[in-house]
Amino acid sequence: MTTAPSASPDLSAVPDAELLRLDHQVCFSLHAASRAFGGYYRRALKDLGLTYSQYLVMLVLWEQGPQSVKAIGERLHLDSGTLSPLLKRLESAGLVRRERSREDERSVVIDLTDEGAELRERALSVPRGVLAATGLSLEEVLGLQEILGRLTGALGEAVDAG
Amino acid sequence: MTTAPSASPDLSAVPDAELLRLDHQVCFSLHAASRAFGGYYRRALKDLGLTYSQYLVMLVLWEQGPQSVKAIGERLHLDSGTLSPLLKRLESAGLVRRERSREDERSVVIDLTDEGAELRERALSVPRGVLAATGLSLEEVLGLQEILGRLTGALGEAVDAG
DNA sequence: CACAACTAAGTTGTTCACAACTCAATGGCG
DNA sequence: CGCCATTGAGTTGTGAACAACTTAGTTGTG
Repeated sequence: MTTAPSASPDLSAVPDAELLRLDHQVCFSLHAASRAFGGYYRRALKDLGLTYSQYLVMLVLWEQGPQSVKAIGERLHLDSGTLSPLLKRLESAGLVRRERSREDERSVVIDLTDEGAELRERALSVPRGVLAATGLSLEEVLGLQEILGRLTGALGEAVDAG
Repeated sequence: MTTAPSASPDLSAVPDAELLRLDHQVCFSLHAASRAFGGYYRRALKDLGLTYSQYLVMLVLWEQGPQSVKAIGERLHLDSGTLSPLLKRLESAGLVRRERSREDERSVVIDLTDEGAELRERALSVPRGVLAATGLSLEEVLGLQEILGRLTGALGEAVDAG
């Protein structure tokens, strides 16, 4: 399907125009996969009343318990500009509490309400459906994760260095 | 790092709670990788005056020439709700023209302006930097693309069937 | 031909991502 | 102690993604 043979990893030998086409495909694959994932979750999480991003935050809270906005942000690579309004929405939905920390008045600790904690039971059935829907084997999923992790790390470093 | 051994693809043997944790990791990997990609491009495309999504649309136009909003949408899996305002911004930037089709007055044909076509020359240098920044070999990139393609296809079908 | 079903693009409203910023609390350092 | 750089959260503004909807044009069928 792609024009390039799989033999040489020598990028410098590949002409610009070819790379532009390949770039298109890679960008697009990742972008599309990410959105397809989001689309699946949107449906699966609909009756839990959660968006995909809210689900990610809830996963962090279910696994790690009460923690600051900053800690959640580090875990998910999100900043306060994204998290603050999202957490407010989770608070309005009655799933989390937001409280100023006593030790450090700058930081806000996010904690699950009873309702938020109970929601985990209903969320337990979601991942099995998703993993089945991907059509990937467990090995492929783990392999994908490993590559994506390296990709994210390398790109992050490149941006920091740039 | 993950608890599961790589031997068995038998998902039904894995407990729910374990899957929830794995799900967290997979969701997160994909989400994070997609955003890391976006972050890199944001910088790389800054002096071209393009966003990541606008770049994807321009790639389609550079490769395939004038085409309808619908055709671009099919190529990028985007609907008119996303594309209409984006294309208006590209039009204001002087990169594309929007014209009602003569044959079918419902459809709008997007065409590059001279300025839009010339921008391709400046974009040619971008992908090499990105591919280098990923730290992946050409083989890994192609492999990743293949898996992501299958993933997107399978998830799309699951949503349609759902 | 007439009317219903469909299709393409655009609009509206919600949520998310992120840069750039404000504001208050903290921590150093002279 | 007093001042200032830093830090954590929040706000503002822009762009993107998408559901649900509108509007206008097209097609099929009786």
